[in-house]
Amino acid sequence: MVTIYDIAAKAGVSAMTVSRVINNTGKISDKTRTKVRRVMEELNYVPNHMARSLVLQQSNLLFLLITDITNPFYTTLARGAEDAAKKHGYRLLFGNSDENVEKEKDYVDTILATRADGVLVAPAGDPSLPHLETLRKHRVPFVLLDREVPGMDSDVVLGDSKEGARKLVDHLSAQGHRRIALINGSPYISSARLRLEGYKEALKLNDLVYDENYVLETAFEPRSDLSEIESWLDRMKPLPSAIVAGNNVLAVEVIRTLHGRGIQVPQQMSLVCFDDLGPYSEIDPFLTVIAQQAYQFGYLGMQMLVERIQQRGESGLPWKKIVLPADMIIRRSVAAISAPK
Amino acid sequence: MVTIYDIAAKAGVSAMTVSRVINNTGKISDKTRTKVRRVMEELNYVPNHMARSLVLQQSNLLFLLITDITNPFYTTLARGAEDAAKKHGYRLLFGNSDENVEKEKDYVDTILATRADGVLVAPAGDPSLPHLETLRKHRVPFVLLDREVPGMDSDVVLGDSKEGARKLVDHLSAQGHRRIALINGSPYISSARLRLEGYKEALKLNDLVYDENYVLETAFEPRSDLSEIESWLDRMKPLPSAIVAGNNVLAVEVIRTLHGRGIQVPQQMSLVCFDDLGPYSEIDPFLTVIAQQAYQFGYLGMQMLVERIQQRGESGLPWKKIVLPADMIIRRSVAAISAPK
DNA sequence: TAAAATAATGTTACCGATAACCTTAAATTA
DNA sequence: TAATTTAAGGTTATCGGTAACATTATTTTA
Repeated sequence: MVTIYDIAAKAGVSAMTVSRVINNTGKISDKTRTKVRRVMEELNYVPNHMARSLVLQQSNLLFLLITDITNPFYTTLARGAEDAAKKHGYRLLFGNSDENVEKEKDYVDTILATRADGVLVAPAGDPSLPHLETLRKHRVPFVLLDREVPGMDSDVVLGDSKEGARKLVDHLSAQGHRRIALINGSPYISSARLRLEGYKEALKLNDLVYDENYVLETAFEPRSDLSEIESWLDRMKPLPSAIVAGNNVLAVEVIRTLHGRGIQVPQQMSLVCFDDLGPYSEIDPFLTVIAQQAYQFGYLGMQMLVERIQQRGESGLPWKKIVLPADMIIRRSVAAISAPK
Repeated sequence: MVTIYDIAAKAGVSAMTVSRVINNTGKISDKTRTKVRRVMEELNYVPNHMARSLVLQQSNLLFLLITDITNPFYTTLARGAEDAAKKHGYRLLFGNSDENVEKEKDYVDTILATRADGVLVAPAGDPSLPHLETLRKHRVPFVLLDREVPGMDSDVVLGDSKEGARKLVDHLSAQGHRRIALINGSPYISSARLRLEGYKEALKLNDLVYDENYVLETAFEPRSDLSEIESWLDRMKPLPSAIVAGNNVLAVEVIRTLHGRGIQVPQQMSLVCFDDLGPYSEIDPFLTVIAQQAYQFGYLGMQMLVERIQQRGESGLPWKKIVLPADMIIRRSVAAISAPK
């Protein structure tokens, strides 16, 4: 590998002069600058970030930790984070925790060892607390995305989950639905908790009764085994006329399960959910959803992170919380019920 | 930040002894080992990868460069690459070039500066050649995914694009279609070229005539402006009865455009494409596709990369080419045509 | 019992860059 | 013209690790 010493020797100057040319610091004569530049080109010099980071004590590297790389919500979020990072001159690396607290821990270790300047984290859930405490202890700035973790104050970008759930239930109720079920993520995930709360509140406001058999709390990520959903469907007697899914993945799996039983959406079962399906909802604008502004989660989160990093030391800055609105897109997955049963 | 020197001082040993404990090298008495370990825990020591990489001249970091992070083909591929990297003890970072040769160049620079041990690249296209030459010149091992680049020999994982195109056309022909159009990626992308070739060959074998007005060569990635597709549709007189799309993104955009004109798939227009739509094709198993084994692209590519890295020096190893089969999944986006016109 | 081997640890130099300080010659200023 | 500045560049130490080569005790072997 070519180093600044090779350049220095060939150009007949000191390594420091080469460093000055590279970073445009100090005073350098045009003649020297040109000569050094020429030699750099000639030898295909590429600076060594690691050596640089070691002295500077900062890596110019940021990390984005998401929980499901195959979910369009997170990939769109990633695009937003990427764009914002690039705008501020940072490099961005991605990690994928798979909703798995263990994998998340591995990534946190990697992040610390890499001496990343900051992290954007969509935490796996409340059990992520120790990882966040580790980051805090090592003074790595971070911003939480999509989910809060009780016991840890920080900057955070959230969606308005409670309001979103209310809107979905209100919409179903307005279409005449009286038996509305909820399939949701784990209660150890803040957004799932809020969605459950919103669901309950909206039921009450619409004079519908809450029945815990109508609620399934499971995992937000894709599963190979649908039996949990199957037995939930078996448990509900009578079957609901509509289902609210806590995210897009759950909605898809509900559809798979229903299709397996020959139940059509929306003819025999209405379905709504959180998060859109990415560009593919364009093929067939079918699912009625709360379309969270995924790109903004990433973009705004990254902006907050960069601010934090650049104000390091001035610790006074209070934590910021951004709550993005829950906008409903009405499509065709809800049938109107004429005669209330 | 806590360093091995802090540990060494507190444990009353030398830094080298701490290093030995961390890496499990050399001979260390149990007593010393235990003491050092305890101090490390106490001080929350985290090793500094950068310092380590600097001496060792290897970073244990691999890179995956994809062209469209919102495309399920690539995110699934990423999962495969991630799993294989983890299996071999490497850390993996992702980059997203957006089918953009400029961005790709930026990433290549970052990769070199980061001193990554190797790279998995889905190149933007033939114009990526100089970037690959740069990697080669700096002796960074790489494996190409999904696309070859003329003029650059290397390990590569491809799909059988020609065969896939043939299968799609054969299927359409068998359903009675005589006017089959093709919307494809740029001719500067090897897979697009092969898909065009397969399309032409299959036309000939099925006694169909090739009409260049029926072929649109555009970009594989999502676009905001559909006018190019619009004017292509205008240009085709009469309209084809079926369209082959070079990838999933193009298929989606064709559907959007057709819907804008009130043309239904498959009633008024049949449509098939390369690459599945991820989990969301489960909602509505609609599109007939060549479902490439995305996960395998990433997994096998990563295996080849790791082999290359570990055999560094033994340059004799010939380049390997893996061609994954093109399996067709027949669904409902093709209508049978009874009376040939 | 002296010589050789081994276990356990320490010293020094270096990876590639940069900050902080130092030197020299030319240009300003008084 | 002598005293200061300034421009242009060099020297040295350091970031946090590790390889390679000492250095000691302590065993083992002849």
